[in-house]
Amino acid sequence: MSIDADTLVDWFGTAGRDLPWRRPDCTPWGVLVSEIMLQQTPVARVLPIWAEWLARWPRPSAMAAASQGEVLRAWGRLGYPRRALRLHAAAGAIAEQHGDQVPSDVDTLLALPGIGAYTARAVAAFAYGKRAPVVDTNVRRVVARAVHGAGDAGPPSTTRDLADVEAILPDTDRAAARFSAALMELGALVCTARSPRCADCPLLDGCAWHRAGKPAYTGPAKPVQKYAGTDRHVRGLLLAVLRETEGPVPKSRLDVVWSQAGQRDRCLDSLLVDGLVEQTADGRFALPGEH
DNA sequence: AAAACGTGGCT
DNA sequence: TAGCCAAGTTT
Repeated sequence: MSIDADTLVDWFGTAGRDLPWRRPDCTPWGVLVSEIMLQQTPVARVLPIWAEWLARWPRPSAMAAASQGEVLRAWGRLGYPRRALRLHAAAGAIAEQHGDQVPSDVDTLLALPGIGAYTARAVAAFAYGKRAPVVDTNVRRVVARAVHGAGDAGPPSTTRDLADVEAILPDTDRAAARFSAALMELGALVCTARSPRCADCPLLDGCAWHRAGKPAYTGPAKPVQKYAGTDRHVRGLLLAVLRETEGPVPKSRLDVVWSQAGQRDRCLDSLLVDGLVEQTADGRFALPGEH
């Protein structure tokens, strides 16, 4: 059982969102920036930051010329700030090793920091119109339902997931790229995780899950991510202080964000190790490259 | 392979 | 309200 590509792509043409990184005039660099920002982050929160970034840093070399701290500050509250650091590093590599042009080859993209199996293929497909299996959480869910008749995707397995999607990808570059964008969009708008809108689904007739009576997902439960009180929480609080402050701050400014000294110090240390924070010669703390 | 890694909106 | 969820990558 497969997916009717024409039906899906037709639906995408009418129901797909007009996102700026999908417009014909968007550069490969714009696509790459969007893909990094969209990792684990909703479109609505990415939209304004993406626009700021592309206006401020229209090419990789422009971003590479900024300091890490500037980039982290511009990242704001998008979350997972190591993405910003890695994108900055990728921009430097692209500027210096690839003539300021985002690579179009999957393996070359994979060699860049912060670019994994999904992002490399997303850039190849969406920025360069290449045929490559683009597998994100939306695609995994749609394929699990429409093709396999399961309520949801099981635990990810890059090799198997790529093969699954490769098998249903249209033959030509152009058609495959369009198909991938449409598949993702269907997962984002219709075949959603919580309450799928099957009544609006263009694939309903051929959907294995629908045909099977929409059985509930039976696989292993996804591990719940705690946040309150975790190191991630504390690191976020620490970084927020540095983001909102002009220059270096004394440790006392950081100490007030969390009462447990042990956890607080451990988190500050991990931020230093990760390169998200730097210590000045006089012992104060700052975003990297900003003193 | 499992766990760490931010943040905020929605149900 | 507490938990679920959002275009993943790295170690």
